Amino acid sequence: MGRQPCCDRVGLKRGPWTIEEDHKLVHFILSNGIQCWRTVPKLAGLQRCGKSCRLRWINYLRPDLKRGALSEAEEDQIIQLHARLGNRWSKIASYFPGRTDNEIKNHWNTRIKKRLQLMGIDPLTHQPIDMEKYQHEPDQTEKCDKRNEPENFIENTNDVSLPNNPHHNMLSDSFNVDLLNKSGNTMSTCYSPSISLEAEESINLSTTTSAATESSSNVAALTEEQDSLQQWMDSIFSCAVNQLEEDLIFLRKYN
DNA sequence: AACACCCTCAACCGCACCGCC
DNA sequence: CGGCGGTGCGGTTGAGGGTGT
Repeated sequence: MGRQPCCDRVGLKRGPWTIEEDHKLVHFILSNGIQCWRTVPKLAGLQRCGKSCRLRWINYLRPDLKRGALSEAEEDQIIQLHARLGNRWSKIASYFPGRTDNEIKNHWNTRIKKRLQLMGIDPLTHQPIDMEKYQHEPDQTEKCDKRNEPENFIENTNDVSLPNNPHHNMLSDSFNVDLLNKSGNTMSTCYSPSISLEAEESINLSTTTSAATESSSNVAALTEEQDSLQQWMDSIFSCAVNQLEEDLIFLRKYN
């Protein structure tokens, strides 16, 4: 007995989006903002369900999306974050402005996973593969439970650096500010996770570790992470003005 | 040229979470 | 407090392009 479907599927279009549909959706969102995804397709004149519209916007149409392949440095950072966070793709994606959780998830499944396996590292545990066992259980990298709990990965916290990308979330945050100002409505929080949450998590992870061991090295690590966090936040503010200008140019172009 | 196979990634599905009533 | 609706998230699928034979 599952939930009701998100929408009445009768008469709704599925599959790849056309340019015309894209245009309708972009134009509607830039003009009106997003109050409720369910109402978006009706108001925008689309034969799609709200969920589909949301996904299309988030994964493809958002103006702050970064196109192109992920760099090796980004891959390395994904690996580090995955070691700490597990399959929490949206969380990982929040460290990469302009990248979507779907993009990172796909990249992980199609490339990084294979790369790690070639290196003899289990993509799930990030530990060296026990080759004999691995041969008997070739699917073990697939046994990734839904809603992986971060506790399984915290032991690797010391291997992971803090988010060092100065653009962290800034692009989407500033974009949302524009839309909020324009529409006066609340945008979905999906692509604008709060900075304080990220900071809090980073500190909490360290705090958990230091509470467990009460070692002076962890206290030092905590201080170091907090310093890094401060630098990272400073750099966000320094970039914000430039991004706001870019967003403004984009909005003028579509209006 | 034709076919098979592989790879990528956009899109979908279903569940979990959260806020509201 | 429980039901419900809206949304977010992670897993999975399948179309389409690329490559090998």
